[in-house]
Amino acid sequence: MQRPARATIADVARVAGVSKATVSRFLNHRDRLLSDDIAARVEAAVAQLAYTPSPMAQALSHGRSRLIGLIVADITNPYSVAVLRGAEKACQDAGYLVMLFNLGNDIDREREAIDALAGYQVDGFILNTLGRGTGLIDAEALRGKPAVLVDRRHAGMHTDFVSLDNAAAMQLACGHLVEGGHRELLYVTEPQKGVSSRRERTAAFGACVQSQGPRVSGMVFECEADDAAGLDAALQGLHQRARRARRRAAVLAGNAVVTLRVAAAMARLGLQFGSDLGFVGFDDPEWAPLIGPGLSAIAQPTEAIGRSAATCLLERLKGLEGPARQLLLPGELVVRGSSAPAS
Amino acid sequence: MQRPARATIADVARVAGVSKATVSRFLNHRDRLLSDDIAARVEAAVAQLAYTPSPMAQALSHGRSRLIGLIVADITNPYSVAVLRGAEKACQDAGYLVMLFNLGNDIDREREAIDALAGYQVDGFILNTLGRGTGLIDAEALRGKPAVLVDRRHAGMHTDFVSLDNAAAMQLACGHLVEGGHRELLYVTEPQKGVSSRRERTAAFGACVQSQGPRVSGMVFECEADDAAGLDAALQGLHQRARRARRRAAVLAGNAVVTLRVAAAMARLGLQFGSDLGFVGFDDPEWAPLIGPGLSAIAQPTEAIGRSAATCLLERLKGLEGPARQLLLPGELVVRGSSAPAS
DNA sequence: TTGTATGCGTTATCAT
DNA sequence: ATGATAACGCATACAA
Repeated sequence: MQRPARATIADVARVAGVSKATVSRFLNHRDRLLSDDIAARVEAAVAQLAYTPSPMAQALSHGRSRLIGLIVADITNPYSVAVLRGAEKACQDAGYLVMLFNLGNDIDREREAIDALAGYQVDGFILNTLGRGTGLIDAEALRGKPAVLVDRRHAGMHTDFVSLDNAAAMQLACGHLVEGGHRELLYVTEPQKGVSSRRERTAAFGACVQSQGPRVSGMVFECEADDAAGLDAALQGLHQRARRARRRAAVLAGNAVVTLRVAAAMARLGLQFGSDLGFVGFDDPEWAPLIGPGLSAIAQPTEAIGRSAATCLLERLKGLEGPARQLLLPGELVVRGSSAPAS
Repeated sequence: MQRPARATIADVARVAGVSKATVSRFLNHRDRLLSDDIAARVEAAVAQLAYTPSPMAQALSHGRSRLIGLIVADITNPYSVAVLRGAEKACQDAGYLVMLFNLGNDIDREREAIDALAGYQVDGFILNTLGRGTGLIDAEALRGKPAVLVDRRHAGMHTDFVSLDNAAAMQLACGHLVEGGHRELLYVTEPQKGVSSRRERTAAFGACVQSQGPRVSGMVFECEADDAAGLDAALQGLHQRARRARRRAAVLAGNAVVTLRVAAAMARLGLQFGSDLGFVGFDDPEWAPLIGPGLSAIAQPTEAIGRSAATCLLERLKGLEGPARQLLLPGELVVRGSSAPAS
């Protein structure tokens, strides 16, 4: 009744009439130390039994699991999924498997996630988490395994880091809006808390407005998830202020979640993107072209970010030493109706 | 320099002054077979060393890994992500960890995925794949491990199956549209190929139209990803036919991907949801309220589907025998502007 | 009730 | 160049 258990190295050895050690050598050091006839016999036996090494046993013995632990703050976030996709592909191509742990936005589970993954002897970590909360991830927790941070830096951790070039991207967005005649800018972001990417973008927004001199004015609104009224008021205020001053106004959204909230608020207020209020949002979700006249966006190279993160990690696994690296990838401005120049 | 490797059972045994077997017993059969003083000593040692068993070693020795393999056809699909979320939560609550394998829509990698996961001794599988292509998943491939299918059945596999109640959901949608005065119905689906859920929905659509008698007419359009022109023609035709016959027409979309394509086509044609063409789509993505007057939708209980799938599997892992079960969960109709009754 | 010995499937260190 | 053999960390028959 029981399916024949998968062949082990011992089975192969028996069939080939050699020792386990020889089989192991054939598998791992195929190049050196091998007589032709024996190699052929082992190869035949492997093929005949459809033998595949047990990664678990290899991990136990050799210490390496060929597993990469990927921790995501919130799998619901399409950004995270896109990054995951890129990372997974790169890992698979390199013969690694990705173990995913989703925090479900419960920041206090970071430590739990690390421990669970470390238990399975993952060779390294890709982290897209907040780096805050009870179980702060420190170098200790990683048990010496290499890690790479994505999108969000962690206080006091100097590991490799991959992310969008937030400053340049913000400049792209602001420059485009100002060129299009927008003079009142409102940047809407999720509460910054300690999240590095949010802080960087907000700071970059300030710098951009500053650099435009007095002709452009900018404000920042931190938008709590449950504060629809506050967002409505902010947008309404922006719109009326601009009308009184006979200036064009525009909204910048810090990510796709905020874009969604802004779009909902615009609908509630009966305002039109493009004509009433200009708009550019970070992230370029698939539905962006379908809202109103189409939402202009800063598209992140998410796939490349994921791939780069994985590559960084794989290099470290190959023994690359040296100081922590920073990879800042450029965003791309996608212009649609919401930021059309003066009508 | 090397971090002190994590404590092993041998370390605990030494500190507690007992044998490894005793420690193991304390951990696994805490209830029976234990003298109080020894139990206390072991407990203290475990705490002192912050000992955690190595899941890998446990898997190798005991045969169980407390790992669940989750294979997804396309992680980009929000439906899959939502299911994943529910399943992951249920698994984690039960002390299992989920290993994710994303096929990236490459159906020929099903077998590869199973093998990779099986290599890590996963205790069971949750499958959200097509069940077609080169490496068809059969009972053999699973190596006797239990599995549960989500959303899509596989030909010739009688395992537990969890999904939306497609027939009932389609009835809900059609009934609502007909009640609202729509008489010309067009169902747009991705090419059915062998995908069971697509076939079921298409069949259910036919049955619904049939049951309405001659007053309602229905058509099906299979929408290839690259055939924007074909979709445009279908929608245009539907609209004009209805106008000539002075009847209201409506579109049903088979899933969120199709909804996106239909929305893009509507924009290209300059048609308005609600006034020009009614609309109800399967799946209720977060952006549905923001397109035009809001898109009506059949919301799937995705989280519950994932949770149920995990629960089914966990029950099998606990030894539940018996024939394959089917869990059909009801969808919920969310009415928005796109299906508003006659204006 | 507790300790001893063995096996799980590999890799690596020794001999040969 | 190849073959024994000892780890790796744990669970479990079996012996005491």
